[in-house]
Amino acid sequence: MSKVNAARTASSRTPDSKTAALTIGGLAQAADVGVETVRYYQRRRLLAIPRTAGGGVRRYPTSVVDRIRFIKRAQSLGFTLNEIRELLGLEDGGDRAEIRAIADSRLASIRDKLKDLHRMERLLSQLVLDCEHSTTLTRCPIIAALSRPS
Amino acid sequence: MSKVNAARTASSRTPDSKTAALTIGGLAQAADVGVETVRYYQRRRLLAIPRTAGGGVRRYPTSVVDRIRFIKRAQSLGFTLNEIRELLGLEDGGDRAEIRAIADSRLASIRDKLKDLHRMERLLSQLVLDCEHSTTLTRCPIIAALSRPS
DNA sequence: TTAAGCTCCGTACCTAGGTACGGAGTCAAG
DNA sequence: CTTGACTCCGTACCTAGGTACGGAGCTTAA
Repeated sequence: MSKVNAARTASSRTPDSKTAALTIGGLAQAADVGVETVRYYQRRRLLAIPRTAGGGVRRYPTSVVDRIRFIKRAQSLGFTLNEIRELLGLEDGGDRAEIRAIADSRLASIRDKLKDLHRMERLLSQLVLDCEHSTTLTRCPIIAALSRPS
Repeated sequence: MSKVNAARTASSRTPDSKTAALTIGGLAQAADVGVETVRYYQRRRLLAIPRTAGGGVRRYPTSVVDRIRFIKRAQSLGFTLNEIRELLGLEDGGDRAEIRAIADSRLASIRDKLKDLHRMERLLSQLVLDCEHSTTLTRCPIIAALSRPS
């Protein structure tokens, strides 16, 4: 229930720390994802797994919150987690050409998918129109179209 | 190797039969899908599993080839296997309204996806342009955009 | 100090649409 | 009658992006 507590606890534990260290629960809450998602990103190597400092519980700097938000924004633009891992690797390297190459390739696949969907939309909307204006004496044009060879 | 033989064998076994019965291999080859795909469609209840006629090997009427082609054409219009199973159930029932409802809902989700992709395309292509025309003195605009809150 | 609530970690499960594998049975030709 | 190809069936595996579970250990407030 109290992930809030976990987060508060973590920062109150080192109130003087510049980068207040979060537990995984606090991190997840701050970044608005589930704990399991954080672990998943760790497995996918988008996030590092910090070493434990003596105790058995790992602590995360607040900068990781921004990193997760970066991931989420990139996802909303359609980047895959693999692409995002690459982007994160280049983030501060400043290799514009490579960053642009990833974005270009993403753009290309978005445009491919747009073409596909436009074609489907055109075909299917026509079939629905045909069906609406057809008599019940003939076969349903949608079924007929799907039954016709190629 | 010789799925061709399997198909030939199956039809030569009953050369006088109206609906030459195919083995699963012959069926798969005629419909241009893998044997495993046929079994998968059976598990998903898009295809019936015929009862064995005495022996241990099941035989399929050639009409199943058309049914698989129907499935493939519907898939190419973006229908899911669940939707296709519904369409197949309605295929000869002639319930136009229900068929149209499935096609309409499919059309709606295509249009939703088109909107998403258009938005992504617009944003991402602008970012790539910005990146191309930016100086190396500033941060890469693509990374900057992903790093900016919301 | 004890109970609640986390964390850690591995593993299984989910959707969608298949692909791959392996042992046992069957079938047709030589 | 044997050999080779195929079928049958269950099960595991794959991509993508997570979600869910469960036992054991840690942490913290009362």
